[in-house]
Amino acid sequence: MSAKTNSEPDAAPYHHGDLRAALITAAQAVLAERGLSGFTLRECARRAGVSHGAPAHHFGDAAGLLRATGAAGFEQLDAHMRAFQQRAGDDPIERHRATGLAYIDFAVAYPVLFQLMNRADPQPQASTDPPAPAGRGAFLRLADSLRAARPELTTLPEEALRAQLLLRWAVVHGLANLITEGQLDAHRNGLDQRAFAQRVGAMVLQQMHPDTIAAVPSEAALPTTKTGRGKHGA
Amino acid sequence: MSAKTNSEPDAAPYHHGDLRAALITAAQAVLAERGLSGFTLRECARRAGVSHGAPAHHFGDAAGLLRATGAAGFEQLDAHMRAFQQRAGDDPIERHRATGLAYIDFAVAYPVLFQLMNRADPQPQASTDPPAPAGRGAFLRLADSLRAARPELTTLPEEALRAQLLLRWAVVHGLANLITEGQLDAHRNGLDQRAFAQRVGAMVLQQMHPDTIAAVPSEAALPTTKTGRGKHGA
DNA sequence: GACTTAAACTAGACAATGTCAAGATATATT
DNA sequence: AATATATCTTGACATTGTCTAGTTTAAGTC
Repeated sequence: MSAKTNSEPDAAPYHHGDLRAALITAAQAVLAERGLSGFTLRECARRAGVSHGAPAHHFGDAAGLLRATGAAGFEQLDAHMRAFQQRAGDDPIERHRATGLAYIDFAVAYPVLFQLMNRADPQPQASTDPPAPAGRGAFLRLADSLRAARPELTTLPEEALRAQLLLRWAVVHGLANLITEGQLDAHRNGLDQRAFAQRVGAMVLQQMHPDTIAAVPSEAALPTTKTGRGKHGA
Repeated sequence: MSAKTNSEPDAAPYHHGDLRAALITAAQAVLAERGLSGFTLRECARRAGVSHGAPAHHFGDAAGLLRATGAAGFEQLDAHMRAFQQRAGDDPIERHRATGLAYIDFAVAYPVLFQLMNRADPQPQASTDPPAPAGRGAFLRLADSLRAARPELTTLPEEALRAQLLLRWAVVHGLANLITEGQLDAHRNGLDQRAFAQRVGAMVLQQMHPDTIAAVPSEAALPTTKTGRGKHGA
């Protein structure tokens, strides 16, 4: 507490400078280390080197800090997707694939943060503000890449197109959740979880390709039985 | 509620009788009313009419009660899926559809519980117990119904079949999460959320039909089509 | 039936947490 | 320079989870 001058290296200035950002960083660290249930406002304050009452001025309450942390997470997710897209090159199909895989990879890399981002405690925001869908940015990026990869889809009726886009989102979102929830660990054979996720993701997304799907019931692969396949599957 | 053979009407018996079940019921109520962040062990004890220390004997700690509550939720989910299947009749395709829609409907009906069920705090279980995938039952039910609906799939190579099954699971899981997270509310037009979820679910699952998918890229090039052979899914 | 043992539950204590109110300190404005 | 304002500290309080010790009931055991 002997802060005489600002030139001292470990003299904590009364004003942090950018406490808001520091608290969000601390929050992400705490979440990663101790999980959502281990999150504590005071611990974040401690890591940022401020008193336990300081965060209130920036975020109101604990939920506020979590909200802001989640929002920051969505920006990181967007950057993650952009990076994957860039690395994928120019082929629009490859780019679309990479976009989905980026979504999954992010979830696996920051599971608790991802969990937090997708956690709309239905209670707090029941007021009159326009509901801002948090994942909208990720969805749009996914949607754009799909439109580029499969331009024929844009000729679909409005509703069908929306359904196709939503389907893609649901697949990667569902996979991301299933993996981070540890529900696929049974088939994971000593693989690094991140590599495992990419493997599973690629495999499942592969099944989405119309060629693959269409090939499934095709007669070519089947013996010569008539097997009236009149019934459309699913 | 107080079915005690004691002569005193409101004399709470020292031994609750079935405190374990009562606490789980209370926990589900608290979760539904106040959300996951509003969950409190003491509140559950209060609702069950016991002292705050009582739950410890049955569940160890708060996480234990939450675990047990989640496990109970999985049983309810299974019952939900069975009920939907039964109501769907004998057509295996309809049954498979109903199975997926049941998954989604359950999530919307009990959003916080569903959230809790799919929340593997990676911290607590890092020990030597065999990882029991909690959603395995639901997955199996989904998988069985798919195999019945599309027997051709069983001729696929092992890995492709697994990928197809996982794809289906990911879709309904992803949709269930997206809806309960409120990320689709933008397109929901004053609809009851449960009805909205069924609508969206049906629409998206429709897109999974191979005929639909296959038809997409070839639609323009179709020669004299032999009537639309209506593919309207109810 | 009396005695013993274990299970179920209560009661009190403790540290830790979130939030609030009041004060202290630095920055910005004029 | 003087004032206002944002930022941060400190102390307090109720609430929570968990621990320990004690109390009451049920289940065996002779």
